[in-house]
Amino acid sequence: MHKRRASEPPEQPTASCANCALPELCLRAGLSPEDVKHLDKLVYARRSVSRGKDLYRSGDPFVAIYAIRSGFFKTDLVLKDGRSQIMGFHMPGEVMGLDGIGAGAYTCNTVAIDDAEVCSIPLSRVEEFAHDAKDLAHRLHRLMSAEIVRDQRVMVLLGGKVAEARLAAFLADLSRRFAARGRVASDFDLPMTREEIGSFLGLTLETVSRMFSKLHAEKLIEVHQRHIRILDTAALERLVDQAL
Amino acid sequence: MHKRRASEPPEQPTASCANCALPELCLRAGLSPEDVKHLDKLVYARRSVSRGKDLYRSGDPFVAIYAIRSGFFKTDLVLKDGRSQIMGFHMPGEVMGLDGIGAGAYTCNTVAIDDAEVCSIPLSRVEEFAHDAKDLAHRLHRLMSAEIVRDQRVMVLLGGKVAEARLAAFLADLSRRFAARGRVASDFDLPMTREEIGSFLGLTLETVSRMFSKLHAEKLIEVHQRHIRILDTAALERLVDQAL
DNA sequence: CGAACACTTGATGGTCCTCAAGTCGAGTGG
DNA sequence: CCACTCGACTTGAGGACCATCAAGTGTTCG
Repeated sequence: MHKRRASEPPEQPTASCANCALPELCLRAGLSPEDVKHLDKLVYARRSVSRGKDLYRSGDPFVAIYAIRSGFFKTDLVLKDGRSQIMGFHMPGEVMGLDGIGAGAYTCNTVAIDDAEVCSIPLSRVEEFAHDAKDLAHRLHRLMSAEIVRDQRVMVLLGGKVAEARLAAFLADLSRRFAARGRVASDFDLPMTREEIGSFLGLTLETVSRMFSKLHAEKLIEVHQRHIRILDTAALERLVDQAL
Repeated sequence: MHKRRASEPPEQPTASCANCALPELCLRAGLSPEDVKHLDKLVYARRSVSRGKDLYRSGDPFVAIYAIRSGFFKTDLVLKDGRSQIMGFHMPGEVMGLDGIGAGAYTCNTVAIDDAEVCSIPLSRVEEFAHDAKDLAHRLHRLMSAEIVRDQRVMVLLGGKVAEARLAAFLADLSRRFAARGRVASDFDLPMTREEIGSFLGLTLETVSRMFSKLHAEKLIEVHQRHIRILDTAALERLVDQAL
């Protein structure tokens, strides 16, 4: 197993939403300092999940939604023939588990692909508090809506015709999400394997590898194993738009 | 243009959630008769949308969510090269527009593919009332969560390898949704064209047609233009599971 | 009855999957 | 420190599947 460089020693979590490092993401965004204090009362537990362990599995009873503080997750579904289909990758600041509200049980397996830490937020308490803090209710709605929109973007990506464009779209999406979290958008390490990317994009790992090489040959990106450097963002975007 | 047989003359809508023909769907499900009365106050307008007209377009400011009373809709996105990618099909009892909450604007075009009628429900009023009617708030959350799960199912479908399995999954999904609405699950008219199915499944209309013929040859279904009769549900499901 | 549209079916070629044989990099034990 | 191992990754050859192009049928409606 590839051991990623250990992330910086798990900084003692500040155990409060008020001075969280991810201000404009998560449930907290746009709340008044007052409401953020309320929010603090809702965050019951921080939980560490080490690489390869799962946060919850499909079918587990729904208990809470989770905000990622650090690390990466993948969500996947095991098909009846045993193969696993990856539904998405998730990074710090993103919220997972919203799919579990409807049926009262989670619908995906959620696995850390890097040592990770999450805040667990019991939804029942959120709904209770949302009674008083109207903004919190509204924020929750926006969050869920955003998840729907994100899934739809993935659908477009998967509908995309050629493999090269799918991978380009995948990289562009990752880059955008890194940027939104204040990280460099054009130079990063992929937290997932070629096989996982392939499962997500509906391609084989060989094709993913070939498309990385192709993008490299076309001087759109540099690739060294999992390290990616985007050389020509504009051309990448064009590729996405065009052949999508 | 194919003119579908006119649906039964638009029964005078009862203009009330209390005696709606779609009891267990929509926002109403699981609410007390008390709360249903509240809900009535929220439904501002019923609106007819005739075949080919759109309910809203991508980018329109978000004003309301819509519950379908009758007819079918498709949601699509126009890609930069002008082609349109279909995101989903929607039938009576389903709610559309939840994607618009996050950004304050709709993210898809929503077009009637059959003469249709919808209830328009301004979200701001729902949130207001949800204050008092806790069940309503919870119902809204479940609804949004269900939408996320539905989108995920579509993602799996699109990730499916072979064309035949994708079409089988599409038919099985339609069948299930018809059944959930009290309609026969194994004998129905498709409200959409081959081209629309193709756009949704990431296939060409020719391939869709060929796969219909193949399923027919294998005696899993009967096909006459848009009329579909499912002959062997079990085999269809097996096809979905297996080659997905 | 002719036009327009939806659909079907056939031939051909390109893309991507499969199978197979390597290379590379990190961790391990001698 | 080096050889070894194991997983991740790369690259090649061949073939299946689906897109494309093209022709023709069926149905609806003016």
